[in-house]
Amino acid sequence: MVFKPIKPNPHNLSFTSIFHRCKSMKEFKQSHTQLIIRGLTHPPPSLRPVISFSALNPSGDINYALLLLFQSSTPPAIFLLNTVIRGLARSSFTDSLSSSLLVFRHMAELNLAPNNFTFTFLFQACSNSGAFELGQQFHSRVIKNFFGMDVFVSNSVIQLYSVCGKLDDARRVFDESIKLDVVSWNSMINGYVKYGDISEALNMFKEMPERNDVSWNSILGGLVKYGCLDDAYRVFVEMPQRNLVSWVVMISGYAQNGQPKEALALFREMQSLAQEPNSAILVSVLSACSQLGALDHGSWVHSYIKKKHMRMDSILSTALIDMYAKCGSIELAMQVFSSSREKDVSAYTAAISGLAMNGRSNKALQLFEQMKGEGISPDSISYIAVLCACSHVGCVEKGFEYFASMSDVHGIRPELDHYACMVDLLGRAGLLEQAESFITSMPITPDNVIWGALLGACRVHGNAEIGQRVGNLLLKSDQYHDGRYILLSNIYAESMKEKDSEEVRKTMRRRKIKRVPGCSLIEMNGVVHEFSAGDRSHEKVGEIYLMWEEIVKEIQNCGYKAETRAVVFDVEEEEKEAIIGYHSEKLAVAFGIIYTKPGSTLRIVKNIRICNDCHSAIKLVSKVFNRKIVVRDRKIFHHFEDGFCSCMDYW
DNA sequence: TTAGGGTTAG
Repeated sequence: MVFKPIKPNPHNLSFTSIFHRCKSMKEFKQSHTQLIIRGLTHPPPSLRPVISFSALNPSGDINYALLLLFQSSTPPAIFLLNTVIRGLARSSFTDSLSSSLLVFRHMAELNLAPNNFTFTFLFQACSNSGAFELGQQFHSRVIKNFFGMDVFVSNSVIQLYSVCGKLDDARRVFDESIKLDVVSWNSMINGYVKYGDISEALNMFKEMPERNDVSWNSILGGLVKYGCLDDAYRVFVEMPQRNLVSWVVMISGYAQNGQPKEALALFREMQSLAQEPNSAILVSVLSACSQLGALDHGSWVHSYIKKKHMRMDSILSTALIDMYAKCGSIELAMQVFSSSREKDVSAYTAAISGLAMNGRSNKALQLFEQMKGEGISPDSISYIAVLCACSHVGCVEKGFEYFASMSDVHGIRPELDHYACMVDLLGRAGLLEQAESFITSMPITPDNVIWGALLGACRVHGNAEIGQRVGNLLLKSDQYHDGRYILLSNIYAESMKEKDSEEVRKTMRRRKIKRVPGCSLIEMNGVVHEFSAGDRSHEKVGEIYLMWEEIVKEIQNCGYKAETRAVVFDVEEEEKEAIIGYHSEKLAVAFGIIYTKPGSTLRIVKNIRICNDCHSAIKLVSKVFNRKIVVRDRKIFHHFEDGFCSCMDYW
């Protein structure tokens, strides 16, 4: 190992200033080593900046700070001990609270009395670990020592009690405080927002003597959290000034509430105001791109990150992996995954589910094993991803092994979503009776999603008997869900029970249930084009329809025959063909074939699942026109190439 | 010194 020598010191710089010049932990450790080599072990003035940097800097190392603190030959000052507790409180290190307690006890061993700073940081450490009772003990010490007079201390107590959901306790401290400031008010408001009392939060917001950016952002965050996006936007517009956090809250609010187009529009507005986005904003923009399947926008964000040399933390790389995977570019997703240095359980999960939804479930299962091999424990979400992968490749036995290992090996209790994956696994494999008895023997009450998974499987395997039982159950318990009616009606239609099929449609009409119209998106040169079935609103409508008719002629020569069983039974055969013949994905394919270079890949995003007819038509289009066509439906990707689909006709 | 923001599944 070669150490960089400390440069000659023409200006007689102290060691302290040498440490100040270091830019990274590596440089720090090198300079520190030099000190030890020169026999100048731990002179207190130079120890201080190393510990502070290691404890507080985002690229520091809190464990190194602890090591230096406890190995110090000269007793550290109270300031330094406080700094380390402060660093521990803000770190995400799992043992940070117990380490804070060690430092606190070390203080007593050194006969140093804790001060108001010490307690502020200790309360912060308790807040971050949700350690309400420990915090209460410190609170009694604070009251005895009159540290509660300090507004920083009382604010950190209010913060602790509100994040733990003890709003009455927090309010008591707030009401009894001699001095309140804007931070005290904000902590109370955040507590109310966090635990769902938005009206009390709004009351306090109105009563506040002064408001800064944080108070506005808290209210904005509260409205977004409870899905009141329109109210939130009104606040966003009215705010006296918006900072970066306001933009993050609003853009992420749209992205998380299924309004990705609004998220992108707001991001464009932000750019037009020459505001530089930070990593949190880009994460939300990437999530919006994922939802829209907007690869062009998403890759632009990726190049922006590279151009600005932004730090690739695990959240940002997870968002990138997810974006590429959900835009059907699984190769690029895996490139980001391989090159990212910080691979945590979320990055793995994004990659695993990305592989599974892109028809590479065996790879997904391998990656899950690799993750465990790296010593990263799977969490509840990664189990959903791996169970889905099992389901796509029909690995029933393996799926049950994983399901058992959740609680046996990792102590994770399976939730409804995991049971739904298991029902899907059995159902897809055609084991419908087993799936039904699995549901009835579940230790928790099955919900509509679980019965829905079984109904979907009955459709795939054409089982009208179980389908009828489950479908009628769902039509009672999930009356407003359009998909249940359509599935059941199609199950009947496909097993030639035309009367029953029509009866379901009638019930649907009687109950005034509107069917969510299918639509397909295709992005071209940064513009998203949207089509619905039989849509005539696109400006190039004439060309598009002509092209599809041409395409049909071509693929008919290769054996294409329109499949019309699963459509409304009260229309004539010809009309059925007309309805199904211009499904939104077909129009998007025709548009793509006209306006893209021969041989280039078409990427289409659909809001509902693809139907049998479109699936077989697009398979042939990929062969006849020599195009890769990627269709993302509600659940998975279909990579069509040379007459085949990555889903192996199983979806 | 104390308060507000981001990802993965279904």
